[in-house]
Amino acid sequence: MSAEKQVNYRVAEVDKLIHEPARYSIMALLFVVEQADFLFVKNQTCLTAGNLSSHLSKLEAAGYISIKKKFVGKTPKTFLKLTKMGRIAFDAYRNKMKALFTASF
Amino acid sequence: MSAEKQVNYRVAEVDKLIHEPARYSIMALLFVVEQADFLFVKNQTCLTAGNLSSHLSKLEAAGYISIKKKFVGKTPKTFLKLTKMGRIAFDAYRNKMKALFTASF
DNA sequence: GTAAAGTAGTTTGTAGCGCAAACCGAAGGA
DNA sequence: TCCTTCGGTTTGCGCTACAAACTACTTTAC
Repeated sequence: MSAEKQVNYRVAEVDKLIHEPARYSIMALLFVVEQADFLFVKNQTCLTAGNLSSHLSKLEAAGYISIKKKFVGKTPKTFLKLTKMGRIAFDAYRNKMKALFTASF
Repeated sequence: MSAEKQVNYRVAEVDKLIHEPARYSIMALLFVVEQADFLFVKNQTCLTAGNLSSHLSKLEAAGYISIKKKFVGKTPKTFLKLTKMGRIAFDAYRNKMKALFTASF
């Protein structure tokens, strides 16, 4: 019993915050573009503004992204970028998933 | 705008039923062993009985697994196996994830 | 000037989920 | 006979994802 235990336990170790597809999309985008504003991310990910807003709050709370609000002319703009921690976490997640899905089993 | 749209939209297309790590573990297990009973799956996945039970119900409702209850001697036993639909769905999920995570971006 | 229509998001409400604790019926001892 | 174990299922709770409704402006139309 103990010898055969936990064959697939590694799947359970994934970072659930990044595992959520919507959030993965956001982080993947920020991973490659380095910086982006709210509307760009909204368009790229096809998320609604409300949905995006709440996901961003969670990512920020986790320390994975930084949110900076500035005025461009007279309109407010929200700039997003991955933190160092966010980059590391995203990289780790990708590596884990890659290992998981390229393995024969 | 329309040319740059939806770079990462494919992530959102994943089968959420399989995307849940607990359920992925269950399906991965059934994918390789062909048939298993409740306790074996419980031990392998380290899920609690209650948790496993509810995930199995969902997988069954989706038509991904079949649940057969038999008596072995005098004690009831629950046998699980992937349906054809389940195998197809699992395979598709794995292929999608593999493509997603082996791609450079 | 002021009403209506954007713009750029945030907050609220709701349905559904994952999880473990509590529960249940049958079987096997003490 | 009671009670403990076995093999699960049901219940209850906290959290989540999502969209609708809302806020706080700015711009356009009249």
